[in-house]
Amino acid sequence: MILSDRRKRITIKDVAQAAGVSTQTVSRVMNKFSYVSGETRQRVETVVEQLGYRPSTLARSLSQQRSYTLGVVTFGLKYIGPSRTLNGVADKADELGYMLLMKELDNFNTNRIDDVIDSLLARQVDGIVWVAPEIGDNHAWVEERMQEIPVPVLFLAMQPRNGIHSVATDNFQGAVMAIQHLLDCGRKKIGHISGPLSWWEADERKRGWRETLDSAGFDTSEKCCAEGNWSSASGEQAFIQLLGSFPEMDAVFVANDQMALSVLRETLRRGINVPEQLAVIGFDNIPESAYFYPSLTTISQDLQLLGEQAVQSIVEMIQARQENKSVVEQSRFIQPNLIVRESSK
Amino acid sequence: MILSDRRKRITIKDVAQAAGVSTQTVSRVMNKFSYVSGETRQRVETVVEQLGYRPSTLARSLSQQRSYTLGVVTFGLKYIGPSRTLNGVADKADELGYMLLMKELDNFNTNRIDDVIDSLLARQVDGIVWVAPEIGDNHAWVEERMQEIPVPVLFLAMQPRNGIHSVATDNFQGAVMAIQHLLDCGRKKIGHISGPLSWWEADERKRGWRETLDSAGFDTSEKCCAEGNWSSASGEQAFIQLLGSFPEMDAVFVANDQMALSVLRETLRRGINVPEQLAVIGFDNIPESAYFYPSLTTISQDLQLLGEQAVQSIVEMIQARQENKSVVEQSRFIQPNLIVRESSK
DNA sequence: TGATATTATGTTATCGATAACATGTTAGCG
DNA sequence: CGCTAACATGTTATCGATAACATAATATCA
Repeated sequence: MILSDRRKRITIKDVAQAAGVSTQTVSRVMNKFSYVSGETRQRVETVVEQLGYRPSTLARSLSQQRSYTLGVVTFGLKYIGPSRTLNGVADKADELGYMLLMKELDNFNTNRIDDVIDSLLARQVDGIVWVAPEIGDNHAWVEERMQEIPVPVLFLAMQPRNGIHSVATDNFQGAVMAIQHLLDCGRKKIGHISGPLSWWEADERKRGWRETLDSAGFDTSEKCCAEGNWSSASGEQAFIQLLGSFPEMDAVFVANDQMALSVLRETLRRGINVPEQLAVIGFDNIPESAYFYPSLTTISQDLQLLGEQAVQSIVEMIQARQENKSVVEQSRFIQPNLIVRESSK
Repeated sequence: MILSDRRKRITIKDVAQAAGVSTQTVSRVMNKFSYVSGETRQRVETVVEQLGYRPSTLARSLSQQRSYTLGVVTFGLKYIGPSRTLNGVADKADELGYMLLMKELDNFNTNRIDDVIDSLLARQVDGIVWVAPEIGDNHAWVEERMQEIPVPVLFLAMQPRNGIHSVATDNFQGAVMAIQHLLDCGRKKIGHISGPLSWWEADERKRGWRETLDSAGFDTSEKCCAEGNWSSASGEQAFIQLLGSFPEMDAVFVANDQMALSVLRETLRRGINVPEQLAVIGFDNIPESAYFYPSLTTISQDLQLLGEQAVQSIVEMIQARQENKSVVEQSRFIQPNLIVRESSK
């Protein structure tokens, strides 16, 4: 039952009065706490039901100095990646009895970051999950500021750092798997269309491409790669550039599926046969990639799981701190998977 | 400056003591409120800066009975639509000085809805934005429960109802525009692949298709349409079915771009020439649709704007209620746009 | 020059809960 | 039968702020 009277909030006092007990007893009943006689409990519960009493979490948070709320800082929610992660975060938080207080960053600027953190702390969040990519030095503040933040913080998709908790997909390993697969298919001239290299994730994927090919003894010089910005539009441009600089290319590893979509379209337009003449492999495994023409081989990363693990971890950190235990900071990686489809057979 | 000591929170009392004034005066300084001498203000501000004092929004919310927080109920965050809307909500909320308290519904079940609303109210949200599609009768609770909810509620993508505020894309009109465009191109046998018809939005799109064709005197019988579930996989199946039941079809209106993607792939596989033999038009204008092969004509709906308007509206409602004015409930529609590309030239 | 505004600041009550402590009752045991 | 432990409940202080009211010192005006 929701509040029965929309004007006045029903408080613990109203219940106490109606049931003829003290507020403390009502509190005990609500929290299933020790030492309430069956009769009293019954009576209070009846009144609670009748009045439609719902305790104010807000007041409880103030009094307990604990809000059962997590701060979530996001960036780029309009893209599918961050929102799938957020979905994982939301589900797990729900499961563990936490709510989410959300703040979306519009762009990166360090002052603003302080404001965001402050506004979360002012609302007594028990912990903060940072669902925003590491771009350039936008995480530089972490090292200096972390000490001052009085609640646990967990970063997603951030380069591991000492003394900081983080969870990320193993982008490097994903790229290695992609290239290894292409090598296994007998490809020898493997190009790369990267994401914006100021992004840590893009850099890692490129590093996986480079190191794997290097150790296999194949070319990874400048002409073999081009840089996009994750968008399909940029993918088209990068591919055209690459066709010019590296025409003998027999496979291309594209840093995300959106850019790979444009690559496939351009092959269709030019009559390049995929996979015979050119194998194409993407990254992310967006649901649509199975329905590209031809269907796209790709590296699947489980962003939902990433979000879930983040919440799991931070809740553990919160509990540990509550019990005054210390938790060893750690960075965890989630392994991606290779999904083989038509574009690389 | 963030909290300088991670152990103890700095409160208004600490500041008052350090500055040698009462807490009330500190409060006045923090809220730029009347009647504080320049000297005192200066002194307090210095102390605030030194100690890194940040007022507890939580305590303020309790005392003012107002939290500057909006409850947001989402469903299907892992899909791009809801998350783009959420992005608009987040941006506008930020601009207007509100934070978001989020709750994701995992599935629809009425008990759970009460819980969700209660948990938001327990945290003193000033208003609630419902970012969840209307499916079947999952909004049936609205009519009976609305009266009991003590804060303004605004629904997105909900069928207009009396006495309820809502904002939605005009799906019907979007479909009309799509069909009108195909008619203008000289098409006469226009099929439809709908979304799941239990969804209000899917139903509206289908209605636009049916009514426009009916009044133009063309066929809209059962064999001319098939139902999908928004996924690319279902789009493929629906298209194959439609090719069987309506082989003379010269155009197809697909209820979203993901399903249209599969339709395009199937035309490539079967050597059906798009748009010469078959024109294809989608709905949503996801960023990738411009990079399909051929690029997809579609109806663009601005979900970001939808979210922004929702927040704008609800904040107005909150303010009106604060001033004890009443606001007339209204349902607003946002008009979509036709984007013509290769698939329908 | 006394009355009234205006400015400046402090005191007390309050928001809605829980924590810590206090007190009274009943039951079990030697 | 008296003493202690377990049970049951109430009282007071507290979380961190603001609202409402009170008071004191100036400034303004008739």
